[in-house]
Amino acid sequence: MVEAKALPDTRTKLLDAALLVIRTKGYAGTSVDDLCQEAGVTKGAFFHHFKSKEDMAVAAAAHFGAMAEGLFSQADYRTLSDPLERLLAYVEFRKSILQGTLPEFTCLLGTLVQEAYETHPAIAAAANRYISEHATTLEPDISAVMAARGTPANWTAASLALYTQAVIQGSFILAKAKGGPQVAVDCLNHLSCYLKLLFNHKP
Amino acid sequence: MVEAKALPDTRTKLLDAALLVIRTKGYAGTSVDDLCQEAGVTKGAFFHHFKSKEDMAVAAAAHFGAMAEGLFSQADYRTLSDPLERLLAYVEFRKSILQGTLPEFTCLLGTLVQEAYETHPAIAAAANRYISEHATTLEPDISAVMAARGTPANWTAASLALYTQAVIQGSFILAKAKGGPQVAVDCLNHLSCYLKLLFNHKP
DNA sequence: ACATTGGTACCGACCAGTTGGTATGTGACG
DNA sequence: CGTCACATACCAACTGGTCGGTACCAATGT
Repeated sequence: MVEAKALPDTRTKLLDAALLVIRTKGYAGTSVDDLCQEAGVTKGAFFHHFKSKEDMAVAAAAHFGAMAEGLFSQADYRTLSDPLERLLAYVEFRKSILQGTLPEFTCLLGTLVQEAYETHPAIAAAANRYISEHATTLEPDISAVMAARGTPANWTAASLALYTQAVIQGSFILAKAKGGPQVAVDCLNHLSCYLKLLFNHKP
Repeated sequence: MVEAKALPDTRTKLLDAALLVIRTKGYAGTSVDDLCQEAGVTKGAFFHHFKSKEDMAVAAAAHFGAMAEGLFSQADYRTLSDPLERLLAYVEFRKSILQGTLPEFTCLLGTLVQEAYETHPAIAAAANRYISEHATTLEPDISAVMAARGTPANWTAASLALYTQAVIQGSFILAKAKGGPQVAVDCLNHLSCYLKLLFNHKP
Protein backbone atom coordinates (compact mmCIF):
# COMPACT_ATOMS: atom_id res chain seq x y z
CA MET A 1 0.00 0.00 0.00
CA VAL A 2 2.99 2.25 0.51
CA GLU A 3 4.14 2.37 -3.09
CA ALA A 4 1.86 4.75 -4.95
CA LYS A 5 2.49 3.74 -8.57
CA ALA A 6 6.20 4.45 -8.39
CA LEU A 7 8.01 5.13 -11.63
CA PRO A 8 9.75 2.06 -12.95
CA ASP A 9 13.23 1.94 -11.52
CA THR A 10 16.30 1.53 -13.67
CA ARG A 11 16.52 -2.22 -13.19
CA THR A 12 12.91 -2.68 -14.26
CA LYS A 13 13.41 -0.40 -17.26
CA LEU A 14 16.36 -2.56 -18.31
CA LEU A 15 14.39 -5.77 -17.89
CA ASP A 16 11.43 -4.41 -19.84
CA ALA A 17 13.81 -3.33 -22.57
CA ALA A 18 15.31 -6.81 -22.55
CA LEU A 19 11.89 -8.42 -23.07
CA LEU A 20 11.33 -6.33 -26.15
CA VAL A 21 14.78 -6.27 -27.70
CA ILE A 22 15.74 -9.90 -27.10
CA ARG A 23 12.42 -11.07 -28.53
CA THR A 24 13.12 -8.91 -31.55
CA LYS A 25 16.78 -9.64 -32.23
CA GLY A 26 17.57 -12.70 -30.14
CA TYR A 27 19.94 -12.94 -27.20
CA ALA A 28 23.26 -13.07 -29.03
CA GLY A 29 22.04 -10.47 -31.49
CA THR A 30 21.29 -8.02 -28.70
CA SER A 31 24.18 -5.96 -27.38
CA VAL A 32 24.39 -4.42 -23.95
CA ASP A 33 24.42 -1.04 -25.67
CA ASP A 34 21.15 -1.89 -27.44
CA LEU A 35 19.55 -2.58 -24.09
CA CYS A 36 20.89 0.58 -22.51
CA GLN A 37 19.71 2.72 -25.38
CA GLU A 38 16.23 1.18 -25.33
CA ALA A 39 16.00 1.64 -21.58
CA GLY A 40 17.48 5.14 -21.72
CA VAL A 41 20.29 4.43 -19.29
CA THR A 42 24.05 4.11 -19.52
CA LYS A 43 26.26 1.07 -19.46
CA GLY A 44 27.42 1.95 -15.98
CA ALA A 45 23.86 1.47 -14.77
CA PHE A 46 23.59 -1.85 -16.57
CA PHE A 47 26.64 -3.33 -14.91
CA HIS A 48 25.64 -1.83 -11.61
CA HIS A 49 22.48 -3.97 -11.63
CA PHE A 50 23.74 -7.07 -13.46
CA LYS A 51 27.12 -8.63 -13.13
CA SER A 52 27.13 -9.75 -16.76
CA LYS A 53 24.95 -9.95 -19.85
CA GLU A 54 24.21 -13.58 -19.03
CA ASP A 55 23.13 -12.61 -15.52
CA MET A 56 20.73 -10.07 -17.00
CA ALA A 57 19.21 -12.72 -19.27
CA VAL A 58 18.53 -14.94 -16.29
CA ALA A 59 16.84 -12.01 -14.56
CA ALA A 60 14.89 -11.23 -17.73
CA ALA A 61 13.61 -14.82 -17.83
CA ALA A 62 12.40 -14.43 -14.25
CA HIS A 63 10.84 -11.08 -15.11
CA PHE A 64 9.02 -12.63 -18.05
CA GLY A 65 7.90 -15.57 -15.92
CA ALA A 66 6.51 -13.24 -13.29
CA MET A 67 4.69 -11.16 -15.91
CA ALA A 68 3.14 -14.29 -17.43
CA GLU A 69 2.17 -15.63 -14.03
CA GLY A 70 0.35 -12.38 -13.30
CA LEU A 71 -1.37 -12.37 -16.67
CA PHE A 72 -2.71 -15.91 -16.48
CA SER A 73 -3.58 -16.00 -12.81
CA GLN A 74 -5.67 -12.83 -13.16
CA ALA A 75 -7.39 -13.77 -16.42
CA ASP A 76 -11.16 -14.06 -16.49
CA TYR A 77 -11.20 -17.67 -17.69
CA ARG A 78 -9.72 -18.74 -14.36
CA THR A 79 -13.11 -18.24 -12.73
CA LEU A 80 -14.76 -21.03 -14.73
CA SER A 81 -15.66 -23.90 -12.47
CA ASP A 82 -15.49 -26.91 -14.79
CA PRO A 83 -11.89 -28.09 -15.29
CA LEU A 84 -12.37 -29.04 -18.93
CA GLU A 85 -14.02 -25.71 -19.75
CA ARG A 86 -11.18 -23.97 -17.99
CA LEU A 87 -8.59 -25.92 -19.95
CA LEU A 88 -10.29 -25.12 -23.24
CA ALA A 89 -10.66 -21.50 -22.18
CA TYR A 90 -6.93 -21.40 -21.51
CA VAL A 91 -6.31 -22.24 -25.15
CA GLU A 92 -8.85 -19.62 -26.23
CA PHE A 93 -7.15 -17.08 -24.00
CA ARG A 94 -3.80 -17.89 -25.57
CA LYS A 95 -5.39 -17.27 -28.94
CA SER A 96 -6.82 -13.96 -27.79
CA ILE A 97 -3.44 -12.60 -26.76
CA LEU A 98 -1.90 -13.12 -30.20
CA GLN A 99 -2.22 -9.40 -30.84
CA GLY A 100 0.21 -6.72 -31.94
CA THR A 101 3.62 -7.38 -33.36
CA LEU A 102 5.55 -10.65 -33.16
CA PRO A 103 8.02 -9.42 -30.52
CA GLU A 104 5.05 -8.43 -28.37
CA PHE A 105 3.30 -11.78 -28.15
CA THR A 106 6.02 -14.38 -28.66
CA CYS A 107 7.77 -16.08 -25.77
CA LEU A 108 11.08 -14.84 -24.43
CA LEU A 109 11.76 -18.20 -22.79
CA GLY A 110 11.50 -20.15 -26.03
CA THR A 111 13.74 -17.63 -27.76
CA LEU A 112 16.32 -17.79 -24.99
CA VAL A 113 16.47 -21.55 -24.66
CA GLN A 114 16.83 -22.10 -28.38
CA GLU A 115 19.92 -19.91 -28.52
CA ALA A 116 21.45 -20.57 -25.15
CA TYR A 117 20.85 -24.23 -24.41
CA GLU A 118 24.43 -25.27 -25.19
CA THR A 119 26.38 -22.10 -24.62
CA HIS A 120 24.74 -20.57 -21.52
CA PRO A 121 23.53 -23.27 -19.12
CA ALA A 122 22.31 -20.75 -16.54
CA ILE A 123 20.00 -19.11 -19.09
CA ALA A 124 18.73 -22.45 -20.31
CA ALA A 125 18.02 -23.57 -16.76
CA ALA A 126 16.06 -20.41 -16.04
CA ALA A 127 14.02 -20.72 -19.24
CA ASN A 128 13.30 -24.36 -18.52
CA ARG A 129 12.19 -23.51 -15.02
CA TYR A 130 9.63 -20.89 -16.01
CA ILE A 131 8.31 -22.89 -18.96
CA SER A 132 7.89 -25.93 -16.74
CA GLU A 133 6.27 -23.90 -13.98
CA HIS A 134 3.74 -22.52 -16.43
CA ALA A 135 2.98 -25.99 -17.75
CA THR A 136 2.51 -27.21 -14.20
CA THR A 137 -0.31 -24.74 -13.65
CA LEU A 138 -2.36 -26.74 -16.17
CA GLU A 139 -1.83 -30.11 -14.52
CA PRO A 140 -4.51 -29.92 -11.79
CA ASP A 141 -7.20 -29.22 -14.38
CA ILE A 142 -5.97 -31.98 -16.66
CA SER A 143 -5.85 -34.46 -13.79
CA ALA A 144 -9.34 -33.47 -12.72
CA VAL A 145 -10.73 -34.01 -16.21
CA MET A 146 -8.99 -37.34 -16.53
CA ALA A 147 -10.43 -38.48 -13.21
CA ALA A 148 -13.92 -37.18 -13.92
CA ARG A 149 -14.10 -38.79 -17.34
CA GLY A 150 -12.17 -41.92 -16.43
CA THR A 151 -9.90 -41.22 -19.38
CA PRO A 152 -8.03 -44.36 -20.37
CA ALA A 153 -4.64 -42.88 -21.06
CA ASN A 154 -1.16 -44.20 -21.55
CA TRP A 155 0.14 -40.73 -20.83
CA THR A 156 0.24 -38.46 -17.82
CA ALA A 157 -1.30 -35.08 -17.05
CA ALA A 158 2.22 -33.67 -17.03
CA SER A 159 2.93 -34.91 -20.55
CA LEU A 160 -0.27 -33.35 -21.89
CA ALA A 161 0.54 -30.10 -20.14
CA LEU A 162 3.97 -30.04 -21.77
CA TYR A 163 2.40 -30.91 -25.11
CA THR A 164 0.26 -27.77 -24.95
CA GLN A 165 3.43 -25.76 -24.43
CA ALA A 166 5.15 -27.48 -27.34
CA VAL A 167 2.25 -26.52 -29.59
CA ILE A 168 2.40 -22.94 -28.36
CA GLN A 169 6.17 -22.68 -28.82
CA GLY A 170 5.98 -24.30 -32.24
CA SER A 171 3.17 -22.02 -33.30
CA PHE A 172 5.38 -19.03 -32.45
CA ILE A 173 8.11 -20.37 -34.71
CA LEU A 174 5.68 -20.78 -37.58
CA ALA A 175 4.26 -17.33 -36.90
CA LYS A 176 7.76 -15.90 -37.17
CA ALA A 177 8.38 -17.84 -40.35
CA LYS A 178 5.16 -16.60 -41.93
CA GLY A 179 5.33 -13.10 -40.52
CA GLY A 180 2.04 -13.06 -38.62
CA PRO A 181 -0.12 -14.75 -36.00
CA GLN A 182 -2.70 -16.44 -38.27
CA VAL A 183 -0.88 -19.77 -38.47
CA ALA A 184 -0.54 -19.77 -34.67
CA VAL A 185 -4.29 -19.33 -34.32
CA ASP A 186 -4.80 -22.30 -36.64
CA CYS A 187 -2.42 -24.39 -34.54
CA LEU A 188 -4.21 -23.51 -31.32
CA ASN A 189 -7.48 -24.52 -32.96
CA HIS A 190 -6.00 -27.95 -33.66
CA LEU A 191 -4.83 -28.14 -30.05
CA SER A 192 -8.33 -27.30 -28.89
CA CYS A 193 -9.70 -29.92 -31.26
CA TYR A 194 -7.34 -32.52 -29.76
CA LEU A 195 -8.40 -31.74 -26.21
CA LYS A 196 -12.07 -32.00 -27.13
CA LEU A 197 -11.58 -35.34 -28.86
CA LEU A 198 -9.47 -36.64 -26.02
CA PHE A 199 -12.04 -35.79 -23.38
CA ASN A 200 -15.14 -36.40 -25.51
CA HIS A 201 -16.26 -32.81 -25.12
CA LYS A 202 -19.89 -32.02 -25.99
CA PRO A 203 -20.31 -28.57 -27.49
CA MET B 1 29.71 -42.14 -63.23
CA VAL B 2 32.78 -40.01 -63.53
CA GLU B 3 32.90 -38.78 -59.97
CA ALA B 4 34.14 -41.68 -57.82
CA LYS B 5 33.09 -40.52 -54.33
CA ALA B 6 34.80 -37.20 -54.57
CA LEU B 7 35.93 -35.57 -51.34
CA PRO B 8 33.55 -32.91 -50.12
CA ASP B 9 34.55 -29.61 -51.60
CA THR B 10 35.23 -26.52 -49.52
CA ARG B 11 31.78 -25.05 -49.97
CA THR B 12 30.13 -28.26 -48.78
CA LYS B 13 32.50 -28.51 -45.84
CA LEU B 14 31.51 -24.99 -44.85
CA LEU B 15 27.81 -25.75 -45.16
CA ASP B 16 28.13 -28.95 -43.16
CA ALA B 17 30.03 -27.03 -40.50
CA ALA B 18 27.28 -24.43 -40.52
CA LEU B 19 24.59 -27.05 -39.88
CA LEU B 20 26.44 -28.25 -36.82
CA VAL B 21 27.72 -24.99 -35.37
CA ILE B 22 24.63 -22.86 -35.92
CA ARG B 23 22.42 -25.54 -34.39
CA THR B 24 24.78 -25.57 -31.41
CA LYS B 25 25.37 -21.86 -30.84
CA GLY B 26 22.72 -20.12 -32.89
CA TYR B 27 23.23 -17.87 -35.89
CA ALA B 28 24.31 -14.66 -34.16
CA GLY B 29 26.38 -16.66 -31.70
CA THR B 30 28.35 -18.24 -34.51
CA SER B 31 31.25 -16.25 -35.95
CA VAL B 32 32.66 -16.66 -39.40
CA ASP B 33 35.90 -17.76 -37.75
CA ASP B 34 34.02 -20.50 -35.87
CA LEU B 35 32.73 -21.84 -39.15
CA CYS B 36 36.13 -21.70 -40.84
CA GLN B 37 37.80 -23.49 -37.95
CA GLU B 38 35.15 -26.22 -37.87
CA ALA B 39 35.41 -26.68 -41.63
CA GLY B 40 39.20 -26.47 -41.59
CA VAL B 41 39.44 -23.64 -44.11
CA THR B 42 40.44 -20.00 -43.99
CA LYS B 43 38.38 -16.87 -44.05
CA GLY B 44 39.51 -16.20 -47.58
CA ALA B 45 37.80 -19.40 -48.67
CA PHE B 46 34.64 -18.46 -46.81
CA PHE B 47 34.24 -15.13 -48.53
CA HIS B 48 35.20 -16.65 -51.83
CA HIS B 49 32.12 -18.90 -51.68
CA PHE B 50 29.69 -16.61 -49.85
CA LYS B 51 29.38 -12.91 -50.25
CA SER B 52 28.41 -12.45 -46.60
CA LYS B 53 27.57 -14.35 -43.44
CA GLU B 54 23.88 -13.82 -44.17
CA ASP B 55 24.33 -15.23 -47.67
CA MET B 56 25.93 -18.32 -46.15
CA ALA B 57 22.97 -18.79 -43.80
CA VAL B 58 20.57 -18.72 -46.73
CA ALA B 59 22.69 -21.36 -48.46
CA ALA B 60 22.84 -23.40 -45.25
CA ALA B 61 19.05 -23.36 -45.06
CA ALA B 62 18.90 -24.70 -48.61
CA HIS B 63 21.53 -27.31 -47.76
CA PHE B 64 19.52 -28.42 -44.74
CA GLY B 65 16.33 -28.50 -46.78
CA ALA B 66 17.96 -30.68 -49.42
CA MET B 67 19.34 -33.03 -46.79
CA ALA B 68 15.92 -33.38 -45.17
CA GLU B 69 14.24 -33.89 -48.52
CA GLY B 70 16.62 -36.76 -49.26
CA LEU B 71 16.14 -38.28 -45.84
CA PHE B 72 12.34 -38.32 -45.93
CA SER B 73 11.85 -39.20 -49.57
CA GLN B 74 14.12 -42.25 -49.22
CA ALA B 75 12.73 -43.45 -45.89
CA ASP B 76 11.14 -46.90 -45.71
CA TYR B 77 7.79 -45.66 -44.44
CA ARG B 78 7.21 -43.99 -47.80
CA THR B 79 6.45 -47.36 -49.34
CA LEU B 80 3.33 -47.90 -47.24
CA SER B 81 0.26 -47.80 -49.41
CA ASP B 82 -2.44 -46.57 -47.04
CA PRO B 83 -2.29 -42.78 -46.62
CA LEU B 84 -3.25 -42.81 -42.94
CA GLU B 85 -0.69 -45.50 -42.14
CA ARG B 86 1.88 -43.46 -44.03
CA LEU B 87 1.00 -40.33 -42.10
CA LEU B 88 1.26 -42.13 -38.78
CA ALA B 89 4.50 -43.75 -39.90
CA TYR B 90 5.86 -40.29 -40.68
CA VAL B 91 5.38 -39.35 -37.04
CA GLU B 92 7.00 -42.61 -35.93
CA PHE B 93 9.91 -41.94 -38.26
CA ARG B 94 10.34 -38.49 -36.77
CA LYS B 95 10.48 -40.11 -33.36
CA SER B 96 13.06 -42.63 -34.56
CA ILE B 97 15.48 -39.94 -35.70
CA LEU B 98 15.61 -38.24 -32.30
CA GLN B 99 19.01 -39.83 -31.72
CA GLY B 100 22.40 -38.47 -30.73
CA THR B 101 22.98 -34.99 -29.38
CA LEU B 102 20.60 -32.06 -29.59
CA PRO B 103 22.52 -30.22 -32.32
CA GLU B 104 22.36 -33.38 -34.40
CA PHE B 105 18.61 -33.87 -34.51
CA THR B 106 17.13 -30.41 -34.01
CA CYS B 107 16.05 -28.25 -36.92
CA LEU B 108 18.31 -25.59 -38.39
CA LEU B 109 15.35 -23.83 -39.96
CA GLY B 110 13.53 -23.35 -36.69
CA THR B 111 16.70 -22.08 -35.08
CA LEU B 112 17.36 -19.64 -37.90
CA VAL B 113 13.88 -18.21 -38.17
CA GLN B 114 13.58 -17.61 -34.45
CA GLU B 115 16.69 -15.47 -34.44
CA ALA B 116 16.51 -13.87 -37.84
CA TYR B 117 12.83 -13.18 -38.51
CA GLU B 118 13.12 -9.47 -37.78
CA THR B 119 16.75 -8.75 -38.48
CA HIS B 120 17.55 -10.85 -41.57
CA PRO B 121 14.53 -11.11 -43.89
CA ALA B 122 16.41 -13.18 -46.46
CA ILE B 123 17.23 -15.86 -43.90
CA ALA B 124 13.68 -15.87 -42.57
CA ALA B 125 12.30 -16.23 -46.09
CA ALA B 126 14.57 -19.18 -46.81
CA ALA B 127 13.67 -20.91 -43.55
CA ASN B 128 9.98 -20.34 -44.18
CA ARG B 129 10.31 -21.75 -47.66
CA TYR B 130 11.90 -25.04 -46.64
CA ILE B 131 9.65 -25.53 -43.62
CA SER B 132 6.61 -24.91 -45.77
CA GLU B 133 7.86 -27.20 -48.52
CA HIS B 134 8.36 -30.00 -46.04
CA ALA B 135 4.87 -29.48 -44.62
CA THR B 136 3.46 -29.56 -48.14
CA THR B 137 4.79 -33.09 -48.66
CA LEU B 138 2.28 -34.25 -46.04
CA GLU B 139 -0.74 -32.64 -47.63
CA PRO B 140 -1.57 -35.27 -50.27
CA ASP B 141 -1.78 -38.00 -47.64
CA ILE B 142 -3.88 -35.84 -45.34
CA SER B 143 -6.23 -34.93 -48.16
CA ALA B 144 -6.54 -38.58 -49.15
CA VAL B 145 -7.43 -39.61 -45.61
CA MET B 146 -9.95 -36.81 -45.28
CA ALA B 147 -11.60 -37.84 -48.53
CA ALA B 148 -11.58 -41.57 -47.73
CA ARG B 149 -13.07 -41.10 -44.27
CA GLY B 150 -15.34 -38.22 -45.18
CA THR B 151 -13.84 -36.28 -42.31
CA PRO B 152 -16.11 -33.42 -41.31
CA ALA B 153 -13.54 -30.73 -40.75
CA ASN B 154 -13.56 -27.01 -40.34
CA TRP B 155 -9.88 -27.00 -41.15
CA THR B 156 -7.77 -27.74 -44.22
CA ALA B 157 -5.17 -30.36 -45.02
CA ALA B 158 -2.63 -27.56 -45.17
CA SER B 159 -3.44 -26.39 -41.67
CA LEU B 160 -3.05 -29.90 -40.24
CA ALA B 161 0.24 -30.31 -42.09
CA LEU B 162 1.51 -27.08 -40.55
CA TYR B 163 0.26 -28.18 -37.16
CA THR B 164 2.46 -31.27 -37.32
CA GLN B 165 5.43 -28.99 -37.96
CA ALA B 166 4.48 -26.74 -35.07
CA VAL B 167 4.43 -29.75 -32.76
CA ILE B 168 7.82 -30.86 -34.05
CA GLN B 169 9.38 -27.41 -33.70
CA GLY B 170 7.89 -26.97 -30.26
CA SER B 171 9.09 -30.37 -29.17
CA PHE B 172 12.64 -29.34 -30.13
CA ILE B 173 12.37 -26.28 -27.92
CA LEU B 174 11.23 -28.37 -24.98
CA ALA B 175 13.97 -30.90 -25.68
CA LYS B 176 16.53 -28.10 -25.54
CA ALA B 177 14.99 -26.79 -22.34
CA LYS B 178 15.10 -30.20 -20.69
CA GLY B 179 18.40 -31.29 -22.19
CA GLY B 180 17.27 -34.43 -23.99
CA PRO B 181 14.85 -35.91 -26.51
CA GLN B 182 12.44 -37.70 -24.15
CA VAL B 183 9.95 -34.85 -23.94
CA ALA B 184 9.97 -34.61 -27.74
CA VAL B 185 9.06 -38.29 -28.00
CA ASP B 186 6.17 -37.70 -25.60
CA CYS B 187 4.96 -34.78 -27.72
CA LEU B 188 5.08 -36.82 -30.91
CA ASN B 189 3.07 -39.51 -29.15
CA HIS B 190 0.37 -36.92 -28.44
CA LEU B 191 0.50 -35.83 -32.06
CA SER B 192 0.04 -39.44 -33.15
CA CYS B 193 -2.83 -39.78 -30.70
CA TYR B 194 -4.50 -36.70 -32.20
CA LEU B 195 -4.23 -38.02 -35.74
CA LYS B 196 -5.71 -41.35 -34.71
CA LEU B 197 -8.63 -39.71 -32.92
CA LEU B 198 -9.20 -37.33 -35.80
CA PHE B 199 -9.36 -40.09 -38.38
CA ASN B 200 -10.95 -42.73 -36.16
CA HIS B 201 -7.99 -45.04 -36.57
CA LYS B 202 -8.50 -48.71 -35.60
CA PRO B 203 -5.35 -50.26 -34.12
C1' DA C 1 56.98 -28.05 -77.46
C1' DC C 2 56.27 -24.23 -74.84
C1' DA C 3 55.22 -19.52 -73.34
C1' DT C 4 51.07 -16.75 -72.48
C1' DT C 5 46.70 -15.74 -70.94
C1' DG C 6 42.85 -15.88 -68.01
C1' DG C 7 40.09 -17.85 -64.73
C1' DT C 8 39.02 -20.36 -60.34
C1' DA C 9 40.13 -21.56 -55.70
C1' DC C 10 42.18 -20.33 -51.88
C1' DC C 11 45.40 -18.07 -48.36
C1' DG C 12 46.32 -14.96 -44.49
C1' DA C 13 47.45 -10.35 -43.10
C1' DC C 14 44.93 -6.53 -42.28
C1' DC C 15 41.08 -3.02 -41.23
C1' DA C 16 37.57 -0.22 -38.93
C1' DG C 17 33.86 -0.87 -36.00
C1' DT C 18 31.69 -3.23 -32.17
C1' DT C 19 31.73 -6.23 -28.21
C1' DG C 20 31.32 -7.27 -23.11
C1' DG C 21 33.34 -5.60 -19.32
C1' DT C 22 36.10 -2.31 -16.05
C1' DA C 23 37.90 1.68 -13.51
C1' DT C 24 37.13 5.90 -11.81
C1' DG C 25 34.36 9.77 -10.72
C1' DT C 26 30.27 12.24 -8.86
C1' DG C 27 26.17 13.82 -6.83
C1' DA C 28 22.34 12.64 -3.65
C1' DC C 29 21.11 11.08 0.67
C1' DG C 30 21.32 9.42 5.42
C1' DC D 1 31.31 10.65 6.85
C1' DG D 2 30.06 6.53 3.90
C1' DT D 3 27.08 4.17 0.77
C1' DC D 4 24.15 3.72 -3.04
C1' DA D 5 22.96 4.63 -7.78
C1' DC D 6 24.42 5.86 -11.55
C1' DA D 7 27.65 8.40 -15.47
C1' DT D 8 31.78 8.71 -18.34
C1' DA D 9 35.79 7.18 -20.31
C1' DC D 10 38.19 3.62 -21.57
C1' DC D 11 40.14 -1.15 -22.94
C1' DA D 12 41.53 -5.60 -25.03
C1' DA D 13 39.34 -8.93 -27.71
C1' DC D 14 36.69 -10.02 -31.29
C1' DT D 15 33.57 -8.97 -35.35
C1' DG D 16 32.37 -9.25 -40.44
C1' DG D 17 34.59 -8.10 -44.34
C1' DT D 18 38.60 -6.62 -47.72
C1' DC D 19 42.57 -7.09 -50.41
C1' DG D 20 46.86 -8.32 -52.58
C1' DG D 21 48.93 -12.35 -53.57
C1' DT D 22 49.73 -17.45 -54.90
C1' DA D 23 49.04 -22.03 -56.87
C1' DC D 24 46.89 -24.54 -60.23
C1' DC D 25 44.66 -25.72 -64.57
C1' DA D 26 42.87 -25.40 -69.31
C1' DA D 27 42.86 -23.02 -73.50
C1' DT D 28 45.33 -20.56 -76.88
C1' DG D 29 49.03 -18.85 -79.89
C1' DT D 30 53.31 -19.67 -82.19
